[in-house]
Amino acid sequence: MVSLTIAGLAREGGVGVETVRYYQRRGLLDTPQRPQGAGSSGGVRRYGPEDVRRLRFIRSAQAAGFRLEQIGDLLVLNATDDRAQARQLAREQIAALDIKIKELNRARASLQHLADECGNGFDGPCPILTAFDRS
Amino acid sequence: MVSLTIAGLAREGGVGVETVRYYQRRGLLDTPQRPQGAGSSGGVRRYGPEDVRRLRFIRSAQAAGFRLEQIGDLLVLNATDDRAQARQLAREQIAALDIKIKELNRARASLQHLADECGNGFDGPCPILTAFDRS
DNA sequence: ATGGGGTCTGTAGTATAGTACGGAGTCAAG
DNA sequence: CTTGACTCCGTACTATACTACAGACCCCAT
Repeated sequence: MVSLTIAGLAREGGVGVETVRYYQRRGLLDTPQRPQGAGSSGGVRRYGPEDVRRLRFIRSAQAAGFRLEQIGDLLVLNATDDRAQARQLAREQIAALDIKIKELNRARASLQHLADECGNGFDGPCPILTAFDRS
Repeated sequence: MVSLTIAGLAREGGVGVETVRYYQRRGLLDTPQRPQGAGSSGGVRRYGPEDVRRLRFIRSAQAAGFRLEQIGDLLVLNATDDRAQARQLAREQIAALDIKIKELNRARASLQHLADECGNGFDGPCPILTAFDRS
């Protein structure tokens, strides 16, 4: 698998072909030259391991809560070796994650409480509305 | 504040007027009758504490990761007192939250590692790409 | 009674991240 | 040398949750 077609790249990255094209349009993945010498418009583009790494990076960073625009920034920083900026972005994202994690934990506790309340005692109303009332 | 106009309701819920209208269109908040007896098309609608509670519930449930459609379901369940279903929804959402929280924690660890690596040693490349490679 | 601000209604636009599709071209196996 | 799968390209559509706006109407203070 020295060189992949777009479907192979997509498979390696665990995404669909259209998603790869979308990332190319967004400038997150590059779009190699079509090999010349075939028909009027050239042959099929080929992708290598570097493209696979890059695609996987995008997916991982996405899982870390980065938006595609931020991921574009990260890729630029990586290319330019601007580690101060990269650290800054990482720190900001960590702070954002901490907030989100805290929120989700609070929400989880609320829901757990709701489920418990709702499960105990078969009289009285199931307090769905009130479960969230103190907030 | 026995009765609020839509702007008051929005303020109490911490959202914009247009958001309230949007929730009404989605069927999450009701749209009271316009008082008759005024001009050709009636006066302005009035909202009470029940509407405020409901709006706040929507926001809280949203913070808990429910999508608006699910929130609609919750409101119906609440109205019909179907607590078995409500518990089921709550449990599903808790499971979803657990997964998401775990993901975010993993992402946070990755980022922390990246920031550390990037901060130590001023030689070698800042391993942004490789930081996410093992996944 | 009038002027400014809020309300009502319907429709349209935004942001994010895809997903789908038509029609032409290309590749590889049989 | 045909056939079927895949690629390319542009454009359009989807989902989610808003957000904005136009034009009419209404309400209240001055």
